[in-house]
Amino acid sequence: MASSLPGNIQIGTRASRQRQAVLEVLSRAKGHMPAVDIYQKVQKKFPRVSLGTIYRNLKTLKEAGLIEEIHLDEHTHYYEIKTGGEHYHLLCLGCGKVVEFKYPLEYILSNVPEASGFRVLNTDLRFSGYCASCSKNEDSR
Amino acid sequence: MASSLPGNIQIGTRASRQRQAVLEVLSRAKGHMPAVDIYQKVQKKFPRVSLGTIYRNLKTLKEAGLIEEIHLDEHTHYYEIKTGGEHYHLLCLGCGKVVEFKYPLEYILSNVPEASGFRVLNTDLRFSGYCASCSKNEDSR
DNA sequence: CTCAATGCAAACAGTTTGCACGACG
DNA sequence: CGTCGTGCAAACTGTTTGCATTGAG
Repeated sequence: MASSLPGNIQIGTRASRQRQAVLEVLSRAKGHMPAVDIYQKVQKKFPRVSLGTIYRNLKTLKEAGLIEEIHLDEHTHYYEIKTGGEHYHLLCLGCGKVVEFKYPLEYILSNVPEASGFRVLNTDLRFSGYCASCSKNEDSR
Repeated sequence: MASSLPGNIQIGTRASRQRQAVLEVLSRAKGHMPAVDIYQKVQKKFPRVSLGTIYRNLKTLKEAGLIEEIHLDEHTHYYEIKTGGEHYHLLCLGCGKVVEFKYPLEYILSNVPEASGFRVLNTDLRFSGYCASCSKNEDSR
């Protein structure tokens, strides 16, 4: 498929029901989801849908800039609806809970000399560790 | 950390040559490397070494806290020697160049209300975009 | 001598892709 | 109708694992 320029996406023109379903699942979830979860949700509506289709649509939607792909752990890709404001993730290694938070990183960027001249398009910040309750349990050993 | 640098590793009880080789390759590289690259380097010294061994050692070394696993792109795991000070990555989407930089993130952390009570062990910050020279080429479209 | 670590190959999970058919515009 | 998108299955990639063997301590 010839790569289309940003803005020249045909999401509006030929929107299959499956593609809409993927987008709907993601927007309902209002958080990150792995492809398999999306697959299972979409399957409820379209039992014959295939994982391949899910991946293809995720790719399309990602290229269209509608969704975002993040990697919280190293096995899986997670996807989420691209909201206006960027947010980052706080990941608990104990219970796997993921908390989202916002923070303006422009300041940091301007204080990183190595980044001068760099046109930054994407920012990824993640803290991982143990949440309050998991910390307690960890303490007891 | 109490562990010493390559040449005298103290992880479990046994330090195999292959394990030392992995560590040595990584410390020589003084940067991140994918497992396959490490594999190929180690292979020069131990032609019969297997990828499985590399992965097993990377896992062991990671658990021992000697090396770190980072994900710059979504396909591969990259590994690097854990230095004293944490650093982050500036990734050029054009030429693939990776620049490392340091920045104290404690301040940010203390300003993220969601993180209160959280015991943060690891921090990951990445900026991606186009470096100065790649930006120029991009401009011409 | 013992047991951790190895080599090898087969198994895995997540993701991608080729093909013929179906459906969107 | 012409394509784009789909379902299906098979291929691929990076990583893990079972098993018999080796070798460090």
